[in-house]
Amino acid sequence: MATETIPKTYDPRLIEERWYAFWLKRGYFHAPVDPRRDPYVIMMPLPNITGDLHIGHALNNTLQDVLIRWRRMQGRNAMWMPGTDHASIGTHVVIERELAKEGQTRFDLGRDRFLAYAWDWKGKYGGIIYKQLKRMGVSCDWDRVTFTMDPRYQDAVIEAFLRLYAEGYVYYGKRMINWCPHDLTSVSDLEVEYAEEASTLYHVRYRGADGGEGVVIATQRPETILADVAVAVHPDDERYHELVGRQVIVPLVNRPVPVIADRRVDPAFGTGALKITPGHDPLDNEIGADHGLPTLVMIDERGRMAPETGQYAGMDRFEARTAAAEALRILGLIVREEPYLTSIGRCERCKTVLEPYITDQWFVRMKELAEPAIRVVREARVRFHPERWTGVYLDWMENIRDWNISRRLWWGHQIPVWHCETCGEMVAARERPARCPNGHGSLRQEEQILDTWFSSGLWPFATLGWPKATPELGYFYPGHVLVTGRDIIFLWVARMIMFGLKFVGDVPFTDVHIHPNVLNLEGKRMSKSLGTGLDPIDYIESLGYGADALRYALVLRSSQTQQDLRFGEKMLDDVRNFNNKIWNIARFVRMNLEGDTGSAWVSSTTPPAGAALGEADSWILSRFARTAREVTADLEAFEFDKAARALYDFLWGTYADWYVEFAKVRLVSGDAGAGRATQWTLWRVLEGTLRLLHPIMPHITEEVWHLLPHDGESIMIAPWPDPPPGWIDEEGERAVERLMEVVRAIRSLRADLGVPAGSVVAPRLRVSDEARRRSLEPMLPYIRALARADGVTLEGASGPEGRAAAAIAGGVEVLMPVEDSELPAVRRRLNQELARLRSELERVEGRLTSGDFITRAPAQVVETERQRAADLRGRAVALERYLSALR
RNA sequence: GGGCGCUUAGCUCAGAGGUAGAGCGCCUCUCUGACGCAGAGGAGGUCGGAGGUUCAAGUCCUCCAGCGCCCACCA
Repeated sequence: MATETIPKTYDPRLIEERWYAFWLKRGYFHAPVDPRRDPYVIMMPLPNITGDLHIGHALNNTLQDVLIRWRRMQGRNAMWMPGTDHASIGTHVVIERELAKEGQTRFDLGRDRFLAYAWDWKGKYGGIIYKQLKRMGVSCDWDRVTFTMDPRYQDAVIEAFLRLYAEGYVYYGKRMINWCPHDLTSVSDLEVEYAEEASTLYHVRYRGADGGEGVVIATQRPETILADVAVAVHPDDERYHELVGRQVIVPLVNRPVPVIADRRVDPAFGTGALKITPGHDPLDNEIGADHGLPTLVMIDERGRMAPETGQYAGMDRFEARTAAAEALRILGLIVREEPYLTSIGRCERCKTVLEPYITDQWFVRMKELAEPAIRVVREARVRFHPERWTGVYLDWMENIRDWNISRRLWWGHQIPVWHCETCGEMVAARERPARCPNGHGSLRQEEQILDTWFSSGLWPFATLGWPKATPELGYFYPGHVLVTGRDIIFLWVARMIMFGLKFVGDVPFTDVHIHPNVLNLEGKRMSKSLGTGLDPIDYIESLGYGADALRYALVLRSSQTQQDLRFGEKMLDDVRNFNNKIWNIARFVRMNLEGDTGSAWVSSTTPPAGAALGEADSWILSRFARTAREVTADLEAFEFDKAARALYDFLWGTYADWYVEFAKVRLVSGDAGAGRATQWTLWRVLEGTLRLLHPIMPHITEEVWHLLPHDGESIMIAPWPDPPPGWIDEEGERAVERLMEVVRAIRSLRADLGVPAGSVVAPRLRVSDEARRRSLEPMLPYIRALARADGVTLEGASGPEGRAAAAIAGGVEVLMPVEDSELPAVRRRLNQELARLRSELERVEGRLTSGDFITRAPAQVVETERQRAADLRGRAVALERYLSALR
């Protein structure tokens, strides 16, 4: 195939999907149980069935794919478990919104029909995200894809509940929880979104039952006054000593209630008197319980005022608030009203203001479960990256509270407990028991379902067949890395660790990588519907950047220091250009390999017979070896951005900008040995770099790899580069770096002198050091070509001064002959340079003459400073010499 | 009320004790046979502020400010 048939510009659209289909067909993604091989396991943070792939998923899954592809290339049996979460509340919200369009609620359908509807919906839309993930190029094991309501998974969830129940971790009872009056379910503390919101603080007088002045309380919820059962003050609050133990009259309902003393009241807040409403406030609920007060409930599950509230009955709680305030105002009981900022909790899903509400709920006792999960992190058997998340995890775990696991929803895992309709006794069982412990036969199953996170907490082992002792469980558990965002450390990560230890007796993974959240350039959450960003697929398909570009752009910016990653389309332009660079490097290499792509090259770490490696070849091999080491170390440390940057700099800044240019010189030199060595080195280094790049950009690397000589059928299963230590040659690297400095110096002088790019110059290179001069000699052809300096000459220290523009680079004096007309400009430049040198010299000498520096700084540092001073002095002397020669 | 993160070139970010970096953007030049989605050469920063430690501080410590996030039952 002739090179001309390969387009000059890389177009990802032509190749990405083709390669994905190829990998799938070859079965590379599937990791079978194979005890002879070392497994490497990642459990995908399961997306919700309701979700579209957003940019956060794109980053999350790219990072996992990078790890999986890298380890796979290292020879590990890499298994990445994909799946989706049934997401009870999320799915309810979506489906009920659909039903609402037809004027229906889930209650119109009833449980069975609703579930049928939901399954149907899941069948239609639940798989979209898989398609999108595939378009990203991810290499998860699709043969193992799991849904958290698959029959096998359901069994695991029920089993987990039954075990916890049997061991006394589960308890049931009326508790005050966060209730969503819209979704009609409880939500856990972690699912509450708090925000400061404007409210009004009403100061309300409660008159004394004895006709006295009573007390003034402060509240922002006057509608709950109807359910007040006491007024509390701090026991040490002298203002109210007299009142404690007496009675005051609750306004609106004219109910006498006691004034009690309790330390939990803050005397500094408001008036220092707190109305106690155990039915509608968590703190009041506690205080009420401790003081043996009754609990009155005046707001129902839909947030409406209860029938016993008289004129307020049926009102919405916010309407009632206004009405109650107005009534109090008319009664003259409002002493003061002030605007007030307060923290309001809303339902994470539907944004409704949550209501503290008392219902029958199921809880899991957490303290005991948390202990081992704290220990494994303390002992670094599970490590967080970046490390700072360790503290966040431990703080939460050490103050863990019982987990409300029940939800009054239908889509999910129904709690396997059976209530006796006759005596109320409960039985936990997988199947409906025939009789209750007291022998009654009429049992009904608990209606509530489990919190979604209860089931996803089992993900690392329920997906492997637990509770059965399957070969998968034995082989793939414990897994290795969990990659996720910080928002689900408590909701999910912590619970997986606790459940893994509890049910399988080992940690689910050894490393947790917490990556940044993706925001747009304005620092806002990226959301297509809010108009603050696009979906990954838009960037990939409609804008045509391709999956590789999106992956690389995200990886390049996912540093461990930042908590957020600001993403904009501009970043994709950068990577598109990089892709194009890779593409054209490959075109160049391939063109120069034509006719000599024998398989003898493939996989070799030594050049073919007859090839004579030159300075440039050794140099690039050395740089490549370093890059390979660095990339490997970066991936081991979860420093993905550094790996991406190292590859970008190496391939573009080193290989393309310099080595390719050196190679051109050697390829046309007519020296067969040099040509052959150059061909091999061009290929060897590019092929190796492609492999290093493959985990981040799988498609383009596969495509380009196939354009070059290669061993095997896919780069995906090629070995991870591990260059021989002998490739690293520090002295050789330094020699080429010096050459590069000379080239840059000549280019810079040319530009200063305004020499047209097309014309050739004849700089004199003066090198006093004999050995250095000899080492530079064979590299003159590179200088001729790279600096357009055909007339370049090399001379010893004794060369004449002459009228020249000059610079010192890499230990070489570069002298460019100039015309008389250019003298003023040259003089100006030399004087500028001299001034810079002198001021730097002054600084260095200042340091060297300070006694403290000499005596306290390490000898090595002092020595390098001395050398620097000598070097600067030498340069200054040389510049003065050039200047005087210009006169 | 506690805690965490960030603040470095116009923009997005690296750098974590010894001479301030990259990409994009900007300026100048280049139709050199891989690439103009390119090449070459430049300009541009007293590293948020104030103290301190040190021979030496973007880099370590303290305080402050701004931005962002998390936790907590302040009515």
